[in-house]
Amino acid sequence: MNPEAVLDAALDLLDGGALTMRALATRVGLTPGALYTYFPDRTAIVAALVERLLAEADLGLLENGEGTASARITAFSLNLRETLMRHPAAVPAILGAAFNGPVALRVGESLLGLLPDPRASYAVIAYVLGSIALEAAETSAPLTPEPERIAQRRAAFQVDPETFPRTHAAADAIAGYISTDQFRWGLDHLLTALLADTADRL
Amino acid sequence: MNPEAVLDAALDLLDGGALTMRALATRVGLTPGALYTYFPDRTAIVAALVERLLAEADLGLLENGEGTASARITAFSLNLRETLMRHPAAVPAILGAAFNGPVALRVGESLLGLLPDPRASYAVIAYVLGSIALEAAETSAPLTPEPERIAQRRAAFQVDPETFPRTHAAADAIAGYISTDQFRWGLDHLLTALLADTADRL
DNA sequence: ACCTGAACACCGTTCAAGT
DNA sequence: ACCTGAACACCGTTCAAGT
Repeated sequence: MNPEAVLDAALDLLDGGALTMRALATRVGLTPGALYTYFPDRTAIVAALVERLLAEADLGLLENGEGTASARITAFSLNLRETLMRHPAAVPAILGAAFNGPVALRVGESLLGLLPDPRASYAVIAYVLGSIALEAAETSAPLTPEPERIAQRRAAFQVDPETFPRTHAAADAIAGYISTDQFRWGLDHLLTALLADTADRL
Repeated sequence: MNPEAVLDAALDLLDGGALTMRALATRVGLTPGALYTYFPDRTAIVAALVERLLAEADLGLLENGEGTASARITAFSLNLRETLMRHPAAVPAILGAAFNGPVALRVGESLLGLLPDPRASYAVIAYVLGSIALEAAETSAPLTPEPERIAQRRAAFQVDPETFPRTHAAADAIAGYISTDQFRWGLDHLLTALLADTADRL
């Protein structure tokens, strides 16, 4: 047995929504107590899992990608979203880690080089992680393809037209909220503002 | 005994980081089983708590506030942040609720009236909740005043200048990341982009 | 309707003892 | 070092029985 194999099983269980030390031990063919040979406690396992997932994102898109700063940040953000949304159950843990592990440091370092103001880096991170968190919260079921999810949400979305007229009228757009297009549209606007020379000293 | 009193105690325990049915029962002078007279299960208690906290935010700032759309959204966002950060431990639950309870619907309805595109509403929500989530994740301890928190973070923040030169150089700014100024700066930029006529059909 | 007491089926973690 | 078996101190939830 080795730590990596434990993490493999732990990710599986987390995706299934039932990561317990006992289930994990059974999965890897050990007794619960034996897990403490590899990790000091359950939180350490979750932390290692978070770091492993973040490491799956393609940092190259940010660090040595082609194109403008905006294009590279967008490409990486989309890649990060895709990577993390393969494991929605892990997203709360990623937010909870406050984004200050080794991978997060590299992301921050790159963003500092691509944006004119340190505050812009943080704004991008807040938007990207906020979007992913909202999306993960909505994704209880594994994850059906995006068009299906939008259609289901549209069908389920019913509000009183009297009290929420605008919400009712915009129901189609709202059903599409959690989508790649929505994610990208907001990020485009944010980056436009952050990269505009005139806005630097707002 | 009544549901509201149960929620009062539940919020106290959640803030303390130990909301269990047993502790809650003890706190209100009941047996654990008796709690199920008031709420069907633990998740219902957390859900009710989330809704109560959201209801504490001043919706008037958004719905019948003064000034421009930008000013009203900013005022409400700052108020929401302040409200939620009084209970950092509840923030993950708020994100987990996918922001679709009754209060969230009212917020969404107002935003739709203040912004030119439904997608802009969602972008604002993603940024605001993302910022609050990152802030809450960092706030383990109750909450010391903001200047102290920044100073502590600055003192604790040490990275290798060789591998993370920009991060090292921007350490002061980074220590100030989680602050009202930072929150507002990013929101200002985002709103500027979302409200710019030329950006509407990007 | 509201509550108790007791149980059921779980948890994470520790630790002496073995190899 | 690695693992077992057993325990400790918890969980959320259910339910017969009482008022």
